[in-house]
Amino acid sequence: MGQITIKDIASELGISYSTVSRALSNHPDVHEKTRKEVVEKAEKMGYRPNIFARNLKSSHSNQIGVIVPEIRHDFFANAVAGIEDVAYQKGYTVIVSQSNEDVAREEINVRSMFINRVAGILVSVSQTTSSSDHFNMLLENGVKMVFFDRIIEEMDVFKVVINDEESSYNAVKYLIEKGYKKIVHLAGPQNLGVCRNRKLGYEHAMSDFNLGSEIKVVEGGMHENDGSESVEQLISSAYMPEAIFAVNDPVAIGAFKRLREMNISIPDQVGIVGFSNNPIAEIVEPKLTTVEQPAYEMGRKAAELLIDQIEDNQIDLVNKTLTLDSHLIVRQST
Amino acid sequence: MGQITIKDIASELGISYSTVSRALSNHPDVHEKTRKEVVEKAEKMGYRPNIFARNLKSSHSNQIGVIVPEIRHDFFANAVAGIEDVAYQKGYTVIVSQSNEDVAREEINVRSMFINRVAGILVSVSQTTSSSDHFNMLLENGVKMVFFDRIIEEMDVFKVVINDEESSYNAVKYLIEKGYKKIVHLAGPQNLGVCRNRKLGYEHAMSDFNLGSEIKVVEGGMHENDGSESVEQLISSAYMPEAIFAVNDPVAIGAFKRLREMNISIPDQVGIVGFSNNPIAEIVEPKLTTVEQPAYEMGRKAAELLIDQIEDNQIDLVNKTLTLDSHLIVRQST
DNA sequence: AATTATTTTGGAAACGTTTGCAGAAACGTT
DNA sequence: AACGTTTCTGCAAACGTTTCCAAAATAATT
Repeated sequence: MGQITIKDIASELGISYSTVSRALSNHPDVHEKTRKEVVEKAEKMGYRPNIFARNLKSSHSNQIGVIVPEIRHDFFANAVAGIEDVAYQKGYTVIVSQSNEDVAREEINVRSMFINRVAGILVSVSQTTSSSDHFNMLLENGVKMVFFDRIIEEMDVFKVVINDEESSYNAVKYLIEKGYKKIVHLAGPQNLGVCRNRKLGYEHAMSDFNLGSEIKVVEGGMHENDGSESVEQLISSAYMPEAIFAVNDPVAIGAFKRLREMNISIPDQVGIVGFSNNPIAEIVEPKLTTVEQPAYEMGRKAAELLIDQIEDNQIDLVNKTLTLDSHLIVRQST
Repeated sequence: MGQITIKDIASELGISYSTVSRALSNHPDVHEKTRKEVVEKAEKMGYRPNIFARNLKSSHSNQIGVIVPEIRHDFFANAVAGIEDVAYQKGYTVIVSQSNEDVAREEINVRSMFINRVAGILVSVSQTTSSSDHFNMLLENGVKMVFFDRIIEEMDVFKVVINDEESSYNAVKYLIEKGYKKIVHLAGPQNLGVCRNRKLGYEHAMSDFNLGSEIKVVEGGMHENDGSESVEQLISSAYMPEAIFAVNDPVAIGAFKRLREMNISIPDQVGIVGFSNNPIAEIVEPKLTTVEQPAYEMGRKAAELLIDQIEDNQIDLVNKTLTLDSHLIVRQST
């Protein structure tokens, strides 16, 4: 016989299986003595509840889905770690999938989570996501949702973010106070909110410190080669910055490497600031000054918000948005 | 009314729900005409099968579990990508969890997958795994299993590996042919098979080329700081190697950085070879010579083997072990 | 001791599928 | 027209829980 069911325990003890069920789920109206007997017997018989039957009855699973652009990015890897820790501790299982920065893939993932009837999902959207139809479909079907870091601003769901604009502002302010004036910003795709905000922070800082005329933005992607290409482009247009503020660390590193290939010394000739504090920031020489993002903590908070929703706990959070602190880590590249 | 069931479709069409069920699962004995009608109506009504009921009936899920030490390691991230691609294409969902190189966590993960009744699991064991009890428990309960890369040799399950010994041998042979003689090996924990094998490859190559007397091994962990420390230790014992062959890329990079801090030039004074071809291998300057591991492909193959087992397909594979090719990528660090 | 209130238990239905078995319908064959 | 085949459909049971409702046992009150 394959598996031990609640009925086996019941007949073994000569009681009804409904009592066994109640005993095992700590229902209040079952005698303490019988409860003990049941629990003991269940233990002894190696009983393991059938999660499918339970799910079928309750019509939802205890799984939460996570959709991130690419798990190998250090930021997301850490966020997922935070999510998993909270989820496990609260009795949920996590299923992770990657969009690879591709909306089509993101839609497939959403769909797959839907048919697997996750209780809720945590999402950081892909670069190419413009429509939010697939997410709305989930919401309409009662699937709870929390966005973190890469959010869709228009959607009325809970969000966990850092203050990208403020962090950028502070990073640029630091550069200015250090004496840099010709500061260029290597921006990311402007359809991503985080990129827009980081650019805004840059622009505001420049304006506020009377460097509005020096504002210069090169828009590109978010990968290393994008950083290299942007620098390439700058130099070939005969523009030599004093400092570079990049939308993220990979782009900063791309710029970094291209400059080095040209024998431009960092930080003496050009200073560089990145964003995210990827491990690589400490590997390059000189080490990269960058903005630290509390990835693990964001994951934790997002998971907590999601589970609170799933369990119908009271959540009070103005604007449904939780903004975490982030700060600049000064190293040798500036 | 929450969700559309097979019965709704049936009553809508005035037929019995068993016919609907058969029509939707392409059972042969249902009239083509009715099948079409059912499928069409299901589509129109937005029917979505209840996976819990299905699982309950069939008593297994369509999920496969993956347990890796740390998903942020590039090797594992790529392997997981390969797994997901195959799984998705065959109609399975993947749930990933990390052991963080900790057996206790690994056991928890195994247990969690078990209670979630995955159809099978794919594992790369943690560094600290010595007992295989938790895996045996799964096997006894009919959960299929495939190991990849970090395997438990004694266990009689399918495995996907590269030939670590041969790859090491070739890497060391390359160093020797390049003229290096005093080649030291920074080895990993010897309870991991892959580490033992890489060390064996090193030793055999040294012996075969009459450098047996030059064999020198420093055993340490598999992280960057382990590489730094091993170099530290070597230098302070007044042993200056001509080349270093590291158990993996992080260790190689750790060594690399420590050497650079001491102003020892690479590759002129000391050559370095790593293992895995992590992206960082291309980021450091000079770029790192390393052994490429076909991570994505290993993931794919492992997933295929697992699904073949789950679906009871015939598998002929001598010794239950699939060994993939890997080769040396020569860059500037040697 | 009889009645009521309270605690504890059992019976049965329900969740949405799949599938063996039997019966109905359609089709040939004589 | 009656029969046997073959093709198709419906009924009912089963998967293992949870939970409502009623019944039984116990305790409290008169």
